[in-house]
Parts: sequence; C-alpha cells; structure tokens
Amino acid sequence: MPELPEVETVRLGLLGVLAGKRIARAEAYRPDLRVALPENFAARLQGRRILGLERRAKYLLARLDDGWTWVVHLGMSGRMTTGRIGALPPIDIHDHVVVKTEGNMEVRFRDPRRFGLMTLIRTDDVALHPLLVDLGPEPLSGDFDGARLAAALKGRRTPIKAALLDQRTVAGLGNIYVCEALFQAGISPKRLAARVQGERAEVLVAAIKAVLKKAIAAGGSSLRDHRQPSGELGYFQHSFTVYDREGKPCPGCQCGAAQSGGTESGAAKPGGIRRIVQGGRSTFYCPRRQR
DNA sequence: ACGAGAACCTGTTTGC
DNA sequence: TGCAAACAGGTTCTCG
Repeated sequence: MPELPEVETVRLGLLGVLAGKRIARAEAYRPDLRVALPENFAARLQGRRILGLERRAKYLLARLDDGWTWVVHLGMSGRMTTGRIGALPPIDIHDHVVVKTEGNMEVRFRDPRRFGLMTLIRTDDVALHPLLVDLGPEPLSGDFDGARLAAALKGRRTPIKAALLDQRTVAGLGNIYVCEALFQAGISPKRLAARVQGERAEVLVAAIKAVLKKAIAAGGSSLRDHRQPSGELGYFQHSFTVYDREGKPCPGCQCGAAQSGGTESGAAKPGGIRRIVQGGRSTFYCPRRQR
C-alpha cells in the first residue's frame, strides 16, 4: 500500500493520538512479520511516553522516553487505525499489534500480507541501522536536487523506472508516484537511468516533489488498503494521470481521446496510456509524451 | 559489482 | 457459478 505520501498521512493522523502520550498498554498478537517482533516487544512499549513521531522514507519513527525508537514499516498492506477504546470493531485476525494510550485511545496495526514490520532501535543508532542506513535523500528535503539525482543515476544501466524504485536513489517513492512523476517530467520509464542528466534530472526532481506534495495534501491514494488513521479515505487516486489508467486518454497530449466533433461515432485517436511490465511491476505511461 | 528475477504472504479481481 | 490465474501500494535474497 503505502508510499511516502500514505506514510506521511498516517504519521499526521497518529500525531494527535500518540505524540506526548504515555502507552498504558500494548498487545502483540502475531510476532512473525517480515522482521519478527523483538522479544518482549509489547512489554517494552508499555509505560513509555512517546516524545515525537517522525518519518524517514516509508518508515515511521516514534521516539520513546527511554532512548529507544519504535520503528514501523507498513509494507504493502499495512494500516493504522485509531479510535476511542471500546469504539472500534472486534480485533481482526490481521490485527497484529494494539497500543492503548493513557488518553483512552487505541491504535491498531493491521497487515494481512505481513510485509510490514515493527521493531525497536536505540534512538542514537537509527540512522545507521541496517534497515535505514542505505536510504537515499528525502525527496522533499533541500538536499534532493537535480545535481544530486544526476550523480546518483550516473553510470546506472537500468531503466529510470527501476532506479527510482530503488530506495538508495531517493527514499520514499513507490510504483504509483514513480509512474506519476515520470509522466509529469515527460521522461519514458524505459529510458536508461544514466541518460537522465542535467536539465532532465532537474525537471524530474521538480516533478517528484510536486507529485508528492499534492498527494500528501490529498491524504494519499486509497486503492485498496490505505486509510487515514481516522478511517477516512485518501483521494489522490482521483488525480492519477497514468497510474492504473491503461487505455485511457493521455491527459497531456490527448492521444487516445475521443475524436472531437464526432458526437456519435465514438472513434478514438490511437494511443492513450499504455501498461508495460518492468521488473515484474506494472508501469503506466504515455509513449508519445514521455521520451 | 550490478542488474534481473524470485521470493515472502494474503486477499481480491479477472478470465475461462 | 466455480475455479484458477493474475495481480496488488514493498523489500530482500539469490543467481548469473
């Protein structure tokens, strides 16, 4: 499910419930996530106060008052739900961790596919931890710019699509936002990464930042699993230009759109959004507009 | 060392 | 209708 905008949406939704609050009770129902929960995980959360809630790439980082950081990754299908204790539905078989705060609020981590993880890392060591140490720059930060991206892509003989999904290049993008950013930048997903340099890299960086900001403002994209912790849907999926739009008209060059003037023929110009598979994942793009 | 592909796991959608 | 295959927003391991 979640790429950077969805994780940021979850962080914002959890802030009011968790930041500054003490964990009165924690329960772990299932330890075998992608990375197994540490020993005594729930007991180690219990009684701790959460000093702050941050995000690095697709990781949520809850700073605890004992020098440890509670690290969360939502994987593909992970979801956080908040509610007043007693007001939430019965525990589901895919609810793996439940936290109750002194404010009588409950936070549930649900992840059917169990590609997500939770763990505890010493706060001083978070940046150097194996899970996070190789992450590239935060895309919305000042040190992610055209020159930095161009340098990261130099010499890489893989399609730009694959290079952007690689979290070492830039951290936080996933399949949706890579497709959307490449469309906005007018760059073909098949273009060799090493051939995205100079002005092209500048344009791509600007597109990445713009798409992510718009998506965060929309509360992320709700396709299947993503919800804001309050339960509300994100709505950026309504703004997709190419993702999951195979055969639809290109919003940039209008290829594939119905012929103008023809009120009944329904004839369409050739073209439209195309779906291809790269590295086993769907890529959506406009072959005319993206070169 | 790098890149491509498989693997991890469950649920839902699609196609015959 | 029913069953099987394909597919899903991520990451990591293995192989060539």
